[in-house]
Amino acid sequence: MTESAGRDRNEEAVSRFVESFAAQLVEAGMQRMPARVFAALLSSDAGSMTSAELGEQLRISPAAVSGAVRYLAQTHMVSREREPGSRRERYRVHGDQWYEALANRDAVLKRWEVALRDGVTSLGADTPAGRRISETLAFFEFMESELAELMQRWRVHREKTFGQE
Amino acid sequence: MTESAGRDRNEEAVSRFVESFAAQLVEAGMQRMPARVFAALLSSDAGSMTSAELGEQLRISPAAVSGAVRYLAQTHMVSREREPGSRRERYRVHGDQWYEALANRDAVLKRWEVALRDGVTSLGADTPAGRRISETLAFFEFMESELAELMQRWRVHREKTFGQE
DNA sequence: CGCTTACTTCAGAAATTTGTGAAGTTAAGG
DNA sequence: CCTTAACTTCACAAATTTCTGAAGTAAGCG
Repeated sequence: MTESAGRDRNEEAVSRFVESFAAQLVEAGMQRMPARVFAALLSSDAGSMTSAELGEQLRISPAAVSGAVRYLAQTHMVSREREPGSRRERYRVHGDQWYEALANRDAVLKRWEVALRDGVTSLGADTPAGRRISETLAFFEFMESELAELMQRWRVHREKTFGQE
Repeated sequence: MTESAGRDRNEEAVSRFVESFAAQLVEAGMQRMPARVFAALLSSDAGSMTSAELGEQLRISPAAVSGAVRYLAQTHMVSREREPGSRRERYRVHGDQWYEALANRDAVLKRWEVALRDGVTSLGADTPAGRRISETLAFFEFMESELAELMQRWRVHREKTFGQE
C-alpha cells in the first residue's frame, strides 16, 4: 500500500463518519453547516482545524466556514484560537468544554420557563389550563436543577474512566 | 363587561401564550405547525381539541392540522381519541405522557451512539480522534442511563407537589 | 346503498433558509 | 505605509421546506 493510498482511505473514513454524525445532529435540529464543522473538528486528530482545512474537507466556501464557526463559538461548542505570529485562526473542540455546552441547553430551558410563567399568569393559575402549564413549568424547573448535579456526576465518572489523561 | 368581551380577551391571552411558547419550541428545533398545535393543546382547558377547533384558533387549513397531528402522534407528544358515535377526532396532551415523550429524546441519543461507535471503529480506537469520539460516546451512554433515574425522581417529586389530583 | 361529514393525501405556489461569490475589513510583514 | 493574506459581511440565486386548495378516502346516518 502506498502512503498516499493509505491517507486517501483514511480521509474517506473520516469523511464518512463526519457526514453521518453530522446528519444525526441535523436531524436533531442543528443547522447543517455548524453540524458538519463540529463533526469535522471532533474527528480531527488535533481536535482543531483551520478555516482552510475545514473548507477543503467539507468542500464549502470560506463564507460558510465563517458562519458555522460564529454559531459554534456563540453556543460555546467550539473555541477560537489565534495561531501566534499569523493571522490564521484555529477552531477547537475543547475536550470537556463542549458537553458542558450541550448541557447549556439550560439557556433554552430558561427561556421556556419564562414563556410558561407568563402563560400561567395570563391564563390564571386557577384554571385547568393554568394548572397544566404550571405543572409543565415545574417539570422544567426540576430538570434544570437536576442537570447541574448530573453534570457533576459525569465529571466524576469521566475521571474514573479516562482518569490518567 | 359583556360576556363576549370577556371571552375575546381570554382568547387573545391564550393566543398570545400559544404563539410565544410555540416560538420557543421552534427556536429549539421543532417544526412550526407541530409546535403551534402542541402549544394550543397545552393551553386548552380540556387538554384536548378537535381538528376544527385547532384550525380555527391557529388559522390554518385542515391539511396543516392533519400534518402537525400526525407528527405529534408519531412522537407520542399527543394522543388521538375518537369521539364515540362520530367521526370527529380529539387530540389530547395526556398529562404525564408527554414529558415521558420528551425524555424519549432517548431514541435520538441511541442513534447518535450508533454513529459514534461506527466512528470509533473506522477511525481506530487508538488514534487521538478515536479516543475523543470514544469519550463523547461514553458521555451519551452515561446520559442515557441517568435519564431513566431522573424521570423516576421526577415522578416522585411530581407526586409530592401535585399529589392529590 | 348513497349522502354527507371528517380527515388525509398530494401537487404545486409561496415563503424561508442556505450557501456562494464578491466586496469589505483587519492586521501581519515587509 | 503598502501589500497581501485571512477572515467577515452582504446581496442574491438556488435549494428546501411549508402550507394550501383540491381531490380522494372512509365511516356514520338515513
